[in-house]
Amino acid sequence: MELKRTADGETGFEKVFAFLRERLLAGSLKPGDRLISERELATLLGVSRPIVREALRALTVLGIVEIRDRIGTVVTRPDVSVLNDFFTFALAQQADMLDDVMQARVAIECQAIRLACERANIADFERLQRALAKIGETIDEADAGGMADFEFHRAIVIASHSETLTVLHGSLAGLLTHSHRSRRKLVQAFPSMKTYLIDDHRRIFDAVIARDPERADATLRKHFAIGDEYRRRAIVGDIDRTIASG
Amino acid sequence: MELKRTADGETGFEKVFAFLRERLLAGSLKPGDRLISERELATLLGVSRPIVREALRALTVLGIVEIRDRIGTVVTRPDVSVLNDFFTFALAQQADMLDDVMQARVAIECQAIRLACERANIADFERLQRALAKIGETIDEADAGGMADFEFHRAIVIASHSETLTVLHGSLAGLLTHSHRSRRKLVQAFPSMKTYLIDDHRRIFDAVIARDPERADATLRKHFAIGDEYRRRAIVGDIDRTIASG
DNA sequence: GTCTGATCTTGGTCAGACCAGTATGCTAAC
DNA sequence: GTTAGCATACTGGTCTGACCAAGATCAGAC
Repeated sequence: MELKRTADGETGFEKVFAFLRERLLAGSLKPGDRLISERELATLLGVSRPIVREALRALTVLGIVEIRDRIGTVVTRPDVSVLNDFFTFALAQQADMLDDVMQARVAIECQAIRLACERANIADFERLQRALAKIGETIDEADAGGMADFEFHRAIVIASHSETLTVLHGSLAGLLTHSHRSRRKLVQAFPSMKTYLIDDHRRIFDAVIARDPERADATLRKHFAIGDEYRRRAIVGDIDRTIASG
Repeated sequence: MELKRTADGETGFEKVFAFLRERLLAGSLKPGDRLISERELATLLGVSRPIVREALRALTVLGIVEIRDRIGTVVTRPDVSVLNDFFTFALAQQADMLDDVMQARVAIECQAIRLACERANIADFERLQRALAKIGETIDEADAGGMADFEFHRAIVIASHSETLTVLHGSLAGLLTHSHRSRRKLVQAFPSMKTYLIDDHRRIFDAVIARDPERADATLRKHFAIGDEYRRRAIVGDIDRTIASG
């Protein structure tokens, strides 16, 4: 029928995507709403169904929309998985990004702990306490220990009651899980790290309980710094001597 | 020919996506590589071309791949725009997220300024200085002033030499541009804010020059806090009185 | 009033086709 | 031998019309 591009050089896909984007941003399409069928959308915008599907698929990977087989397409609440996907790919292609991601994680967590000091409620405190206890219990186990560590830090972020921080932390931390595990392997190799892990988390917990943002931030930051230092020395291979002399 | 799903209930799209994901994560597909043509991919995986296009489109919006008209599909370096898209949609559907996003931005920037104190080079200092000068020059203009403000903060993040932080900050700040602008409108309405804006940025700049992470972080954090306070008072509507009495 | 089955609708997919430029290589002119 | 030109194969961008399987719906049977 017509040319493949509209007058202004817009591609068919862009046309559909822009159409949906508009409604989504304007708010006329809200989470839970069901879109009109692919066929209707196609005839409405004067494009073919495969093109419509491309656009819907694009929104799907962005976590904006969910295509349900034989049901229809519905608008969803934005989901974290997008960020996970992105960082996963990004990390795979730039291995040197790992340290960078860690920096971002520290950023998020230090901000979160400040907010947590202001906003944490009883439930948050309890979650933190449970996580702290678990760190002590699993100090000798690599996997469970790493999990407990992760849970503690996650509990901090949750206590910030900031969804954006939680989402970001979730994506970033997901990439660093093996980092946690490798840290735990260090523990098994060098039992001297046990006190560092337990005491540090305890101090962080105390600062949050005291609702002291400055102290909490500083303590957490130091915690990360020491962890870095441990890993660095482990790489050099003289961790035992260094600790013994410290 | 066959059923629409493979034996394990995998959809055609997932099949193609998984295929490409594998190569991308494994590293056999690196940035700059050109994929085989859509037709070849289709016959190779036993699916139709529209399905292949869905998968490629999905990778496109994830910023992993770029489809070039009449050229082919090439692997690109992961791009920020994904995060931008995501946050834009996410924000649109959860307006209350704005404050949340601001918290995340503060997090990123405070971490960035710490790194900047360690890593900034002459070029970074010069960029900061230029931005600082521009803030002074454009103090009376709403749009240009907001831009200058943004440039200064961006210069801080760039000076951190952390791509991840830069990427995240870019996405978050993009959502907050109108926040900058509205702040500038406050300036026009209440000239008493001029000194706050100029002096604060100057102090931040000085701390970075001095390579003092703690001071830089604290100063920047205070800067944001004061900005928040201004906005809050502006909403209440008694900003003049408050400032006059302070 | 409830249950049941035919029918409509929806997403998932395919096959084959056309268009408009790009890339390439071969031919013909210099 | 070199190079300008052009035919051709290839690429993405798109359309059409079709089929399948299963959820949704509603009329009709009980």
